[in-house]
Amino acid sequence: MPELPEVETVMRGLTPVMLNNKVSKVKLYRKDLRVPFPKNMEGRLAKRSILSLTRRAKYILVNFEGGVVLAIHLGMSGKVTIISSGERYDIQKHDHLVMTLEDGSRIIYNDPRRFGMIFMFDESELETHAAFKHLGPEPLGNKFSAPYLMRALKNKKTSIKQALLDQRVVVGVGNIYACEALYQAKINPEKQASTIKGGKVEELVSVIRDVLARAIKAGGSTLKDYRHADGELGYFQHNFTVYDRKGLACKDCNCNIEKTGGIQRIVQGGRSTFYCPRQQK
DNA sequence: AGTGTCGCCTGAATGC
DNA sequence: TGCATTCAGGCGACAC
Repeated sequence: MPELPEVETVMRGLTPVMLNNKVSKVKLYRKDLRVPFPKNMEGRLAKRSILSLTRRAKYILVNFEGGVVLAIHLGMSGKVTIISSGERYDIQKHDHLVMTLEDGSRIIYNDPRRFGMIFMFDESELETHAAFKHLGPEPLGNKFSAPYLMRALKNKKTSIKQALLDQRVVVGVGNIYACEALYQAKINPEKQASTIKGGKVEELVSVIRDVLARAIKAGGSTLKDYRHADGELGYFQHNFTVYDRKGLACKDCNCNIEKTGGIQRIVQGGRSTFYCPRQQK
């Protein structure tokens, strides 16, 4: 399930292949994902150099000449595979789009659950487009600071866990990294968001940055291995401290898990939350 | 306006 | 064994 670090890793993996290249062909295997594919993608992208790849929240942005931007969201199960020029590739189940570049390399978008999105917009709409206008600050950027987060949480009646998943508060933090950050900051996920104050907010900002930056680093270090293996980008081994570890011991406890039950799983807003009640009060 | 719930979708895991 | 059910979750739509 791609969150910000995985999306960043896929974007970085695509960059050397796409940069300064051009699209020569786009083949679709269905008409839509969550939203319809852009009309006449091939015609609109062809003959335009790819100037850069960037990321906003969990969207990969491919920036073409002339302000044309292609946005790719991986949803829950989206995967991107790079096939080098001349390399054999047999189309797989759930491959929905194949983009061929002028140098003959191909980019495959595969997404079993089809929660992903691919759409186009003009660079002038980066702030105003429906997909972006409600987005909060980038967690690794300067706008995401303790004073900012304090203000954002001030009147929030909801839990801190659900507040962190709210893209208006901060983007890119999904279920896994919200759990991990709250564990690292020793904050109980059920605490009402507005009650987190002062030093705790500073700590939260710092651990969110730290958790994401470390995951990006882990992703970057695996990139070339994935390229060598099969061209698939962006999924790498994580070592989570609480996520999906119900009943196991947490790293900072030496409690008897027979008695304490170890890491707990609760449901908040229909999502699983994993936490240690002894570390996170 | 802020908050909570639902539906989208498929495959893996679980239940009977 | 095989069929049915449950669960996972990012995000938009919708209700209150």
